[in-house]
Amino acid sequence: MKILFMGTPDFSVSTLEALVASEHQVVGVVSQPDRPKGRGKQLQPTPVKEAAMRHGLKVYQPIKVRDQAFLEEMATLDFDVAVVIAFGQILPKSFLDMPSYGCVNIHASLLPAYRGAGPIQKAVINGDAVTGVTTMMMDVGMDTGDMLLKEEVAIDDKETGGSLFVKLSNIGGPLVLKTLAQLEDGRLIRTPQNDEEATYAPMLDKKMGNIDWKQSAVTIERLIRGLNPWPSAYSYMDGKMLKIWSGDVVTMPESKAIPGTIISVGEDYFTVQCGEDVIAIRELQLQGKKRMNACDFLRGYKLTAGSILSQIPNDK
RNA sequence: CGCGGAGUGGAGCAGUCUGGUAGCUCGUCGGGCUCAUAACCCGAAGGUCAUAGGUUCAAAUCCUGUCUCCGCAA
Repeated sequence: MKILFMGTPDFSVSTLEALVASEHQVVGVVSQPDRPKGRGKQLQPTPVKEAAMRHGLKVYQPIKVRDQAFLEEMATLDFDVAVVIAFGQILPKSFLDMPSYGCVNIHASLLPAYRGAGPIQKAVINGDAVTGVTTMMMDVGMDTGDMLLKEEVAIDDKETGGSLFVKLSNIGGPLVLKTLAQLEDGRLIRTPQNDEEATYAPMLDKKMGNIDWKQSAVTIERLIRGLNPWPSAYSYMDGKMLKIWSGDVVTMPESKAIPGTIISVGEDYFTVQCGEDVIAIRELQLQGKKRMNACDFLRGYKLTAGSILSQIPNDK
């Protein structure tokens, strides 16, 4: 089939690679416009654009898909199906109706759970045992179209947003190839989503990572894992942002200090009081510094039990 | 030129404001103690203080350029 690929971040790349390597023909790639990124506000191409250019594919970067000029350009392009994965823009009906086989979306959750832009991390944060990838026929709603194929993935005890991201992105390619094959045969079964059961995973926001120490240690530890490596969980120590990269829950129901208080300092960890139980910090990063083990951190910074980690920077 | 932090033995830091013998907690190596130890005691090695220039009797420290790393912002 002739495929128009639409995607933007890293997550989309391995699927694009899988399509390029398949018997299908990728006739074009649509990605978000280059945006200023990083220090110095350099204009950076999207990961999908970079990958597309490596393969010599034609790249389109409309500011808005619904702009008439772009829609007209797409109308002249000959493609049978659009494969959309983490593209980042809502597609209007006039576009969805263009390809004869429609637009297939790959979503990183078991729909109808976690519709929206942040399904991977949300599954970790909620402590789910299983998540997965779903392919679906797109309609005008956000992740509301009929489901096609699903593949489940187990979430490990120490799963991070990053590790789950890798697992799911590797599934996307094979699953969409299977979906396309069945779509072409006409033997694909469309299953409508049950809107009653739908849950939502909003786009990740850095503020989500501001640890509320009044939460239970279990909840906080999941948050730390889910937001690792991006956008990361953090707190404040002596007015400086302190990112927490990993920690372990330590069951101490009798410990009832003020949440955020450093309870004890060991050789390669220190524990912080949570609303319920405590958490042993294992890996962290102070503002302006590199990510390091608690072990290294404690050699240079003399922590004392009783200091407090806070949700706001100027509160010591 | 978006804002800010940082580069000091193998690791993490102090010292820089107020120039004047390179320091701390670890690690490594050697020795000792011990039934024994990742514990304790004694000792040693290991640093052109990111880099290039400037000021000075004297620069890790003050001034200027460059490179690299990191946080914010986007």
